[in-house]
Amino acid sequence: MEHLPSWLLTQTAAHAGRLVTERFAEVGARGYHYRLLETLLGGPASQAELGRRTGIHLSDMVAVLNELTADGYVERSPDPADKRRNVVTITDRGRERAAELAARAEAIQDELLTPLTAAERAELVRLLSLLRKGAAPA
Amino acid sequence: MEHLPSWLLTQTAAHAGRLVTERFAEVGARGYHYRLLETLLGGPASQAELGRRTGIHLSDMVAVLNELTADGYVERSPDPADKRRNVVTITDRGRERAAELAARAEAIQDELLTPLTAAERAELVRLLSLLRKGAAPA
DNA sequence: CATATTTCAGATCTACTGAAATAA
DNA sequence: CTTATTTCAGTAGATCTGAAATAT
Repeated sequence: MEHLPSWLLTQTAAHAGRLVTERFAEVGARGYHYRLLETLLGGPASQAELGRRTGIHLSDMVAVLNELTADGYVERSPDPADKRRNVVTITDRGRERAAELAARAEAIQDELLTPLTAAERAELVRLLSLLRKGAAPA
Repeated sequence: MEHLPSWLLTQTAAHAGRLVTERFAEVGARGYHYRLLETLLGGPASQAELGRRTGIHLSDMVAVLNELTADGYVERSPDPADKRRNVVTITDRGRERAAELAARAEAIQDELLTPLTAAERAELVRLLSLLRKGAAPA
């Protein structure tokens, strides 16, 4: 059992998820906020585009963006070029928030990866990335 | 973002979880069933002991054992030596079920680890095991 | 008395499903 | 007519919290 990859994955991910939820909750945020703000640093995007880039479901996107707009971290405005779309843009406050959350994310990684050397951390990232590609939809 | 270990972990674990849920649901089971039956092959145990070995919460243990007893895969009887305890024992049907689920679990690993070589799979298991030890409660 | 075990009722977070309204 | 986008309401699964009853 302890050597089953799927079990090890879900167990370590559960631990990682606990860390993320906990550390982000300390500043009133959650993982989705960081994912979205970080992605928006690359420029404005529609909600559908954000969903594709972050892996966040479109049905969840609405609620998360409601939270981020309520706190003034992003702005949502209709796209003149395509009236179905909203253009989501990060604000200055949002950039500060992104930096704050990025620092927390870094600290979380350190806490999570304590048992591994730098080389092992890099190898873990490489292997997980390979797995993710295999899981990607055609 | 794509290189954040915690993100990669939760993403790949979500994929692994989908596979497990899907493949086990095809025969009316779920991951908890496999974990418990496999553990019970090592001999009878109390629910608290099972919780420690499997990582399944004691509050969830009750419901899972209800399901497994209803299907005749395990038996639950009071421990004469300690009347707080139940002794949980796997049945013959349960052993068959364990074998069936183990075969499925193997197939799931193959599907999940397709992108990795045998050496990479072993290394992944090693690294995740190290992480898990770091996550262990003091 | 403090601790361990079983049980229940409820809550959380992530992720997903289904459907509607609108516009391309 | 078909597709894309946004939105909402609801579901599912794994995990955890809190509390009670019972026995050590």
